[in-house]
Amino acid sequence: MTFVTRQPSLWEGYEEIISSDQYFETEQEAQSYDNEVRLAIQHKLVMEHGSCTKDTIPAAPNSTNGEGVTTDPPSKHPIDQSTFYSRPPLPSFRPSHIQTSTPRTRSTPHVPTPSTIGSILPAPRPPSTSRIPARQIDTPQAIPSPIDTPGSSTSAMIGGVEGVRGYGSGEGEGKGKRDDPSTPMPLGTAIFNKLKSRQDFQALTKHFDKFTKDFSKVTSEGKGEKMGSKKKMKGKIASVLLTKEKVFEGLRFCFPYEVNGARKNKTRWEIIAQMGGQVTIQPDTAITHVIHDSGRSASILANSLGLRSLSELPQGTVCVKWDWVAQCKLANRLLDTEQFLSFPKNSLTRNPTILSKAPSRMTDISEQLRAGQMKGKSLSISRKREPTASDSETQSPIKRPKMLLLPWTNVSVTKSVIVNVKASRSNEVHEGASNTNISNPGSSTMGVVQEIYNTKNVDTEHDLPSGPGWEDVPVKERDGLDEMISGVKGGIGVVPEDAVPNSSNPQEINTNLNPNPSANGWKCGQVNDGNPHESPNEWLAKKLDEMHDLYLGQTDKNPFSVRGYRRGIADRIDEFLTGSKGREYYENTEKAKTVCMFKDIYGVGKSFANELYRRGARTIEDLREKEYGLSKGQKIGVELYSDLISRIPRTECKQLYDLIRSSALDLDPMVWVEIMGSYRRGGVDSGDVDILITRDNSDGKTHKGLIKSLVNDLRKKGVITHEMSTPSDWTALETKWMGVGRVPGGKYRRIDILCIPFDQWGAALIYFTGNEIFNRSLRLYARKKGYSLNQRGLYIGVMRGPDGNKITEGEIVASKTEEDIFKILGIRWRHPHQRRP
DNA sequence: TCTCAAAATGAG
DNA sequence: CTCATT
DNA sequence: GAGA
Ligand SMILES: Cc1cn([C@H]2C[C@H](O)[C@@H](COP(=O)(O)OP(=O)(O)OP(=O)(O)O)O2)c(=O)[nH]c1=O
Ligand SMILES: [Mg+2]
Repeated sequence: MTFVTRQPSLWEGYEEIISSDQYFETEQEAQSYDNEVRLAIQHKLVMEHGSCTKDTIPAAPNSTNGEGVTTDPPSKHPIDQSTFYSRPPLPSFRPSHIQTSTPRTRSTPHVPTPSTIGSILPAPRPPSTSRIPARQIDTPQAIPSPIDTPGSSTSAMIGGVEGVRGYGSGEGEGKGKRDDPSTPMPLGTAIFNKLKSRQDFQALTKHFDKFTKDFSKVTSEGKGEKMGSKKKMKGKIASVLLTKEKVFEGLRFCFPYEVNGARKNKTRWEIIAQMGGQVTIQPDTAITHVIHDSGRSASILANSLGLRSLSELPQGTVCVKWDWVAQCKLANRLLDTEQFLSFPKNSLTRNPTILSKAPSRMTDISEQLRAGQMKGKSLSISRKREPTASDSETQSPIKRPKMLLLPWTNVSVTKSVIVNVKASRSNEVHEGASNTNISNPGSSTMGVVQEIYNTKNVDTEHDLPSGPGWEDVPVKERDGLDEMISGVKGGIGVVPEDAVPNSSNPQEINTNLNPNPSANGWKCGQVNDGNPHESPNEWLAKKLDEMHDLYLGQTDKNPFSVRGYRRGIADRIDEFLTGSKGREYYENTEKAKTVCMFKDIYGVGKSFANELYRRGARTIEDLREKEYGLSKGQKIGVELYSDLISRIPRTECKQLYDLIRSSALDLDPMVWVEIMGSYRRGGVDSGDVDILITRDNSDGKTHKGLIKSLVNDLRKKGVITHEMSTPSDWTALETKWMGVGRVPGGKYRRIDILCIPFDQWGAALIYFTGNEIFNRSLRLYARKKGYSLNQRGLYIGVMRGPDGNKITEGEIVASKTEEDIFKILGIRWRHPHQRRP
């Protein structure tokens, strides 16, 4: 006899799960997990260009917060997640607690019998080191060089050799003699030789040699066309070579010595070579460009080039940021370097002077001054201001204001700023009545077919505040879980240092989510300065947000090149204090704003946003009127821009959900349909509607093909209006549909529908519930334990290659229920509302 | 000084 | 493959 | 950019 379960009602029962001691991580685990959360957050923030967008561009007409997001409730502290993840063990905790407070623990979400788990996975914590072979076997450092004469070829001549165009005139840093690229003379050999002795430098040359060898091989092979299917990488390079113009033909790029430079720059070498440029790691008399992403002063740069000063470079040599190359590649033509100079000529704030340490400093400067006046551009030194004195890193009268602010510019400040940015997008709320637990599939002991939904989930909407004043809405009541958690917390004595004393809701304490902005000070305000006024910080935060834009707005590929995010912030504080009137600042901000706005278009990312700007687009209207080569989805994004940019009130999410669910149930009464994402986490509003669909397959039937009919039905009803991305296989068990729909007559809303095999319900719940940070944290945590977690399940034995490709599938150890997965990971199950670190 | 940073899908 | 997105 |  088989039980096919209808979608179980969400309701109480997670008390039981959470009550079991085994769901509580040890302190070590907690701390470890906490670390993952922090890492993920940091990483996310670095990468998240979008964090700036809402803050810097004017709110959309229908945006709920016209006054800018930074004034929104800063709902949490940087450490809030740590406090509920890093709770110490709970020795005093007894299930009896729950029993008394919540007597109805008997039934629900059936915790699956551990037997299955145990058989598959004997130890909850397998020794990852022994079971998982080393990954990343192919890091550059590990590649044995085929060439055993390090230093024999520190420069490579790749690509056609033409006359150097336009170089040798008064542009750029260099003042030295320029030679034909075919006969370059090494520069600065004395110091350079010193570098050569260093181990890592040898590694660099080694890999540079390998690179040159590989590449020349590729080019010759590539001419022959038809790559063997084996060498994809090389095939790609070759094909690019054949198709792309040689934008950099005749140019010669020098990559200054860097720590770990080989690994960092390998792909860059390849790119330049692909574009017809030459690459060298030793400056010589033929180089035309030095790739130098700002960060080090000119003197240090010179040093790493083995020069006493940059003026020794060939005349006209330009120090450019990598972004220039990236943009050239994107545009497939040479762009003006002016916006990409390593040492912007007009910067009032940087201190790019070729400085000090070199004895010939004065002459250097005057020389460069002259050179700069000749052409009036491309000079890296800040010659518009007093070059000698004020630009010293150590002392500068201009920087006095900065000193005042410096107490804020430490980690705490940046973090608090970051958190503010984050908090501004996170307006989920805790509901007192938490009935959003979704049961597990296959828990046939639940036998009873429960009524589709009890209304408690809906009831909570009444508690959901609708506007900015939501902090005034008292959370109605604490349920058993709240009581238990806060009790545990109090009993253990873990009171988060940022707990909000005046919070009326104990749950807030235990989650550290403080819905009351006035009670929620900035981290830096609390820790650093004892300055209770948050307005300066707020103001600073805004400014820094804008600058964060500017900083990340460029298409620098490597997301981890946070290079001096901190430093960057400090500098930019300085920048906007001292040089906010500067033309460059304005221009950059203007560009960043526009780019951010474009990036808000669905389907437009930072790459295309930059490209649009480059092509001259400045407003959304531009995109509507002229042709910019938008893709299908992007056109929808432009068309519905104002609707899609706004958030969806919870009630409307529910309406859409109900429409979708009823349509689905009409097609098959046994399907499970659940609304996920920020809604499940209790958000007051959502950016989109995330729907998860599956079906109990115990009777041999599945939801295969349902998505097609569902979409069709909904389209007929006028609920679904646009499709952006459709399943690769409509008949698969696992399908993802993304598009746009609306409550008929209402605004257009983004809708994601994910169908999944029944036995992946748990993993999919975790994935689709999020939030993003939570997922990444959990996945990182899993990875550190030797597992791999994805939307399908928790795996062990997954091996990945150097590029992150999966080499081994591994074996699945859990996927059916959330609890399975949390349990194996040794982490307690968390209520969706708690999954928003 | 080296290593790691989540993991996946779909469009083009 | 890159880009955008979840 | 933080930790081994
Ligand atoms: C964006 C993103 C989402 N997810 C998961 C977690 C999310 O909760 C879930 C749905 O994604 P989203 O709908 O993008 O995010 P959300 O629902 O949490 O928030 P909102 O819609 O209000 O903006 O997908 C990831 O795993 N990685 C990601 O990068
Ligand atoms: Mg969502």
